[in-house]
Amino acid sequence: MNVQTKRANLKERMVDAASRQIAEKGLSGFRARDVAAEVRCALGGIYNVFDDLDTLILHVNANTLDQLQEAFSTATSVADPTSRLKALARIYADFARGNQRRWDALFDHRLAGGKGPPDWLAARYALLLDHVIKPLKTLFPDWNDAVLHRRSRTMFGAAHGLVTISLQKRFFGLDEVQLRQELDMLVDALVAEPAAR
Amino acid sequence: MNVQTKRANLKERMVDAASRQIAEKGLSGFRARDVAAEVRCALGGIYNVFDDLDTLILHVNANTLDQLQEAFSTATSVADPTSRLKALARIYADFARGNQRRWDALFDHRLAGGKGPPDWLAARYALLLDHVIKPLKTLFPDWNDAVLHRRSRTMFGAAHGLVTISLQKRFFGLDEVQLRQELDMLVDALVAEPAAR
DNA sequence: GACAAAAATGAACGATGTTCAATGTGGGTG
DNA sequence: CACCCACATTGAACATCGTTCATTTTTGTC
Repeated sequence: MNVQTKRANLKERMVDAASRQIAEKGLSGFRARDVAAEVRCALGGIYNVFDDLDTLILHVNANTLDQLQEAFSTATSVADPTSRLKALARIYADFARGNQRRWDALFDHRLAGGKGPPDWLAARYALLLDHVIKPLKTLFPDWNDAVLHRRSRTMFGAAHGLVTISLQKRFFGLDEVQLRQELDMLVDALVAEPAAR
Repeated sequence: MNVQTKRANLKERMVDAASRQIAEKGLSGFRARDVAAEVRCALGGIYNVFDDLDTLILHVNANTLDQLQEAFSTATSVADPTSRLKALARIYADFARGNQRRWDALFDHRLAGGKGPPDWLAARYALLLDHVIKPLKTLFPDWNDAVLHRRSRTMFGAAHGLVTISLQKRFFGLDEVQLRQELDMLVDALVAEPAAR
């Protein structure tokens, strides 16, 4: 095994270990020393692969987003656009519930200096929107790209907010059954309101 | 000045200092030593007043929620229910933008062990919902409390999600003008969809 | 002024992310 | 095969946190 492969292997093992530990203990319980112990390298070894722990977490989030993206892809089998949008919302809620700590990490993790995620990760977030845009385009063929761009973010944001307040017990929310009903209602409402200036 | 007053005074000064520092540097840049320095007490003095830093942050968030609650109250002058809901959404977005770091702290702060906020703070979050419930009840007088309860959380959550993805540059969002337009659209859509099973 | 109770102090502790001089290693070369 | 050097790996050390607690200072009362 050459040195590039070993290096890549170590990187991959670190991301996997970090992902598992975030899933287990959450972002706040995530420790550099635990990752080093799990992949059996020295503490400093992490910094030969990643600039800092934040960068490692960014890679964990990239993996999580890839899985979410894959889950979204299963909705393409639903032909009716409105049903497709409801399916996406359901998938989103289920994924969040089934991978709660890693899903939390997607939105809890902040970079120092208030900077957003690097482009290679932001692109993965944006990729999720394509799944919303496609059925929207079918429903409203006369909408231009700017309107689709805007409305897809609105729909995603609204559903995201519903899921957020429901899953994080932080203040108030809805139980699982109500959440699904309200997500369906939300899609119906937004699809029935074609006003786009 | 008796000792109770002095103690209360110190507590208040600590919360104010913490609030100012969170507004300035965000939750992640918040340091116990900075608070102690600003109120001119020893580091350990904080722990004579609060169990830990988390408790101090909870009090900061309570203050922020009180201010948000007060801002919501100004919307009661709007008579038309739909316009009132739009005003509330606007106020929410403006407050979040105008007090971004303190608003972030409302939703970023997590207690150890995945516990939600204590009752005295959760009640303040719930108080915000009353402002949504009131115009909803005017619009749909036949809805019972359970439906109002559910739908108000849906509306709040949807608007909250829109504001969240737009203000936190984290992945994608809308600019200020589009955010307002989409919030109005969201209210119209949800008010026009009276289906409540 | 003396004394007990309460409050305030800040040095010390353990935990954490990060650094870097020291050590180990693998593959090319004579 | 022995040598060697570039590079990977190590883990002790460091700075910075939140938190604790023995000690000191202040306060209230007689």
